[in-house]
Amino acid sequence: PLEEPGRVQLPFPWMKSTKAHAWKGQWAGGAYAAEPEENKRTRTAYTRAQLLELEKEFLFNKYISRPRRVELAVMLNLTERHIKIWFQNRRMKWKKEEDKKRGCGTAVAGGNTE
Amino acid sequence: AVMILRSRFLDARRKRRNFNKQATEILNEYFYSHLSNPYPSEEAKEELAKKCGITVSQVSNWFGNKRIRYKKNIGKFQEEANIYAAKTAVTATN
DNA sequence: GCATGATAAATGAC
DNA sequence: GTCATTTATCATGC
Repeated sequence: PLEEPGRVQLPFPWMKSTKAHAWKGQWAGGAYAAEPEENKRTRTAYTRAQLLELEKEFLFNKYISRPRRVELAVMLNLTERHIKIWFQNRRMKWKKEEDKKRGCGTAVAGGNTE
Repeated sequence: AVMILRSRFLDARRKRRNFNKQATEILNEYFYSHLSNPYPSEEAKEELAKKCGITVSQVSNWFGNKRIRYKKNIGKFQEEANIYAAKTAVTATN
């Protein structure tokens, strides 16, 4: 008769950190051990100058070529990976903005007559 | 000359207003009744958005924030979890 | 003073 | 490549 009536919610898989760093003992019987400060995901803080150049480039090209990416990486003192990811995220943001602009004038959902 | 600092300064971006209590109720109800997998489908998000009077993006934001904050400190949400667990338990018995 | 919603790097599935 | 998501961080509410 030791079962909790209120029931502690089980540690479901999604509650685990996606990076193998945060949890150690997994969930064996409900107890878990948190690994301290192992490694936190680092978030690069782009400088204003870097963002300005990236935005400027994005105005020309939504997609950046490999050679240009190398060039930009050197100029801005960033890695190619940084720039690649920045453009990916920027395209997603751009798309969201476009969708928002579109949805205004034309027919909203409800879908027909088209 | 200092104005260019803070890229996010006068942007109309982070204008946040808290959701009304009813919307929060609905979102929490869904969250805690799907605690094993709190990832609403696109359709579910649209339905929640409609019921809450917010956008689908806002629903996504809410679940994203909720998941990360919940798992970062499960204990803090224990009380809240019990409240909503009891609430949904009523309908489950039928 | 933290709770909370929004934004933006970073990750991973596909 | 897209894209939903995770995560850190930001700005605000109260």
